[in-house]
Amino acid sequence: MNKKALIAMSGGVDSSVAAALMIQEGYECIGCTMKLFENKEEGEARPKSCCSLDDVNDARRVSHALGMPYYVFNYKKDFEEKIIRKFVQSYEHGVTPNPCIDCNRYMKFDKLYERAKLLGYDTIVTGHYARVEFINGKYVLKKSVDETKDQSYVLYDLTQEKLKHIQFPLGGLTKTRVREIAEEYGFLNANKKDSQDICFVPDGDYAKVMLQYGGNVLPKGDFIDTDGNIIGQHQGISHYTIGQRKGLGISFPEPRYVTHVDPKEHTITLGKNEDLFETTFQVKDVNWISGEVPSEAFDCKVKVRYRQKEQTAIVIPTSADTVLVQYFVKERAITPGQAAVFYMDDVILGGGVIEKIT
RNA sequence: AGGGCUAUCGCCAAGCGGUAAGGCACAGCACUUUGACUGCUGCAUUCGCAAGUUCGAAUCUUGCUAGCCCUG
Repeated sequence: MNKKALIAMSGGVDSSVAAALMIQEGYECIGCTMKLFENKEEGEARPKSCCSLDDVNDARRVSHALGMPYYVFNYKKDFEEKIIRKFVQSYEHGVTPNPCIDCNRYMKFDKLYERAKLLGYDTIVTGHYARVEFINGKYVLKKSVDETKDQSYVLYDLTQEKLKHIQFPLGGLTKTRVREIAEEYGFLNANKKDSQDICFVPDGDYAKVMLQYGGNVLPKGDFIDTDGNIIGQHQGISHYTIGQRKGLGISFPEPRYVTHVDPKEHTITLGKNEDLFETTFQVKDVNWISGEVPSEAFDCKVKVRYRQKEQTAIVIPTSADTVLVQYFVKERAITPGQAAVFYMDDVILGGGVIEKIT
């Protein structure tokens, strides 16, 4: 019987090549794009993001070039409820969200997978740079071969059940090779710029997005120093994240960074770079990819920010879905709301949401 | 009212007669889940104002002006 796969396409090179590779593998494929939010700038080039009208057109043309059907599924409502609302609320509560992780969890590997199943497609494919392997009766999620493009960090929430139906054809390739393949196929997006930025936040103006989606106007407040002295005024806590330096509009003999966000008092604490380093923090909503909660503490590498390098730490399970992490060497800017992901060499053990620093 | 001190980019601050360091902030680019970090680039023909000495002054002199401190 024919193997069938649904390809989640963004309109970029990666998912296009992923589709091509699946077809090469002999899968019967359909391409699809999830419409996740209203494109305010239809027709306009959004070179830095995906999901614009142009991107949909790119995805459609690549699909047709590969001879596979292509559909656009509308998930605006779900996306707004599950992703954007949480994004807005996080910032309102002084927490820095990572919507891409939620989008993977709730949209691509949940809603979209359900749709695929209904259509009779049991495998879902994306252009993520990560690897799935089946070892000793278990699915294992690994980093991509191209370390510089590895996206396993945003996939820590996958489960055995989900991994069973997922394929990441690009996990073993370098970005350079992917572009070469795109060239070989003559894809029109072979040289398209990588997407980046949060897709629903054009120009990085997320204050505007927050208002658009029903967020409250947050009051301005005080910048305070580490001793509690008022040293200036800020624009509202949603404009800041731990470790931030730029955009503070305040000058000191040395650079100042956001070291604390207080959503109750609406204060932002500014300190020196060295004030950003911590060793211990709590993690909630932890997912263990193996499906088994470790019975005792263990050493591994922990990554607390998308582009930060993972560092050795001891991970202490405190319940079925919480954990205490202690770094051996202090880590910079551990930020509530961001993901803490646990690695053993190139295997992703799991991860969770950073809750608070203790 | 007398005495002293200081005036250099939005902020801090080098400079001490030889033709304006640096940091912060800001802007742009690169990188990027993050108006994050980080990196790169840019950012005072001009030193409170006026005049003088000098081949040459932000640097010396004089006079204004402003601020600070002390004494009454």
